[in-house]
Amino acid sequence: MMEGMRLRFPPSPTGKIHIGNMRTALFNWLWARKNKGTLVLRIEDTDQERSTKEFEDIIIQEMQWLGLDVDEGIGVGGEYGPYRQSERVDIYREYAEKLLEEGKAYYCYCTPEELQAMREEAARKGEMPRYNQHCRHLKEEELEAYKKEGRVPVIRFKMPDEEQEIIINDLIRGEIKFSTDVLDDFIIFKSDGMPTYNFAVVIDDALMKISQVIRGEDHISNTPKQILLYEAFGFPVPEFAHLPLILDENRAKLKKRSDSDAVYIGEFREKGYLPEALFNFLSLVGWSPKDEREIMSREEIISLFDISDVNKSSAVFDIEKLNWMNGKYIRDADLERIMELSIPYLQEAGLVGEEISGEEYDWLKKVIEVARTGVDYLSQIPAEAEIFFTELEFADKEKALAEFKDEEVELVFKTLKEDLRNLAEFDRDSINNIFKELRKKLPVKAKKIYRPVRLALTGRDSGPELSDIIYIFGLEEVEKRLDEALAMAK
RNA sequence: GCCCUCAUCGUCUAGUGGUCUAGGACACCAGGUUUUCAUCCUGGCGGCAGGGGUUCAAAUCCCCUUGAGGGUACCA
Repeated sequence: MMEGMRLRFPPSPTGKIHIGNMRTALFNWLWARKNKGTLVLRIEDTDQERSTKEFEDIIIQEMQWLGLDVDEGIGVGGEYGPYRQSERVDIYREYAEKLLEEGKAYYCYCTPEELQAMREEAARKGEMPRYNQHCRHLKEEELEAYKKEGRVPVIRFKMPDEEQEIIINDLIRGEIKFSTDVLDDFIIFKSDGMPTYNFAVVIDDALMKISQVIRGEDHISNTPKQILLYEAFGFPVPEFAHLPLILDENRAKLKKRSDSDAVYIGEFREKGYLPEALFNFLSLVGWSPKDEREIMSREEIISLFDISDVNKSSAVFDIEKLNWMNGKYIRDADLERIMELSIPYLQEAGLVGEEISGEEYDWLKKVIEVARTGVDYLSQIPAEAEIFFTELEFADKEKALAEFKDEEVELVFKTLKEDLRNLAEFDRDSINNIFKELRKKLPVKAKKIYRPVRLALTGRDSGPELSDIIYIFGLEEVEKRLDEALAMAK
């Protein structure tokens, strides 16, 4: 087995995976791919209250959707399993025992209520809330007394007696120093028999031979505790890289606040964002290539990416820019693919049936080709394409009527129909030419040509280019609508 | 409160002591694409948080202030 770089993404299945998590996964993935290393997916489900299998499945599904394949771990297997923390409890217990035996940890019988009281007192005194080590030096009979009371203990890790400086050498931030004075004897095993995060993460990363830990900035303050644990076991300490956080528009940690703001990956997928667009966008939050490229393929990003180039400061999630980028990807993508992805939205809107004939498919292709230029994401396609599917409906009938009553309109419509009928080739360019000619040969202002025609055909005063609309509707439908408009005016 | 992190246009960012009257992108504004919205093209608006140092020279280094964020759990 080669001694390559080993990275991991260890989400906790306590909620749907969102933008922030996924960006962490992405950066781990990028760095693993860049270095031909191994990416491990581990599930941290030690919070029995909130962890569910459903959320775990969502994580896997969304990672696949974004194209972040995993080399080892959940869904893949590997020689360092199991990869679900709830299945590793025996391992954690074994290591906790070791600490207990070596006098580096101890049982604590304090109840949550007692702890809460301690914290409140500390707050009142203006001190940092630290565990007062009440159970650290318990005598045998005191221990027995607690046991008899039926108290279930937790296990705490002993902080060194002497003040000690802990230095993190962060790949992104450089040196970060902590004093053990601000740490307390933290819990490594909960009374429910599960290890705490700080304990399990160290055991797993060490046993799974993780060489680099790339995670969110919110973990910086956990790191000194973890380093102490590594040292207590004599494990080699991995390198750390703490990513800047992704903030919402109010500069607070990104999270779901209302139905309207999308933060979960699934929401973006359902709205019709393209995975490669989200991938590209996410790679650019907190990182950028040396040159001024923005639209980049996966391969380009991998080759340009370097963890040490990652920004230190947190970034606001800019949905406007994502929208622009996604729209660009939609316009540049293969049309057939955009069609396949768009059809479900059209079906859901009731615009297209379950069965699509070959003829309908060809027609749909034209419609989507036109509609895609106006959208940020695919679920907007039905609204954009609606005019091609439904009966004519006026957004403002009075306004349209006034427009049709104009004396020049009849001439315009008549000439247009005639020219269209005489067309040798009914295609966009030819149709466009007709309008050019129309403007030359008719004593009418351009506005008086385009507006009434648009209104007569679509009932709206904005939409795709007229030549596209006429091309898609076809001669018969165009004539019909023009005639109807004229009839209305009479 | 205490600990930690961060600080360039509204937003994402380039910038690692002189080439910076600070570059790009999104958004916004204007013009163009024989003229609708959009797309596309061109141009414009707009920023080094403040104060002290260090230096011939500072967006870049140091200190302070301020601001923002994270942590301070038998959550991860």
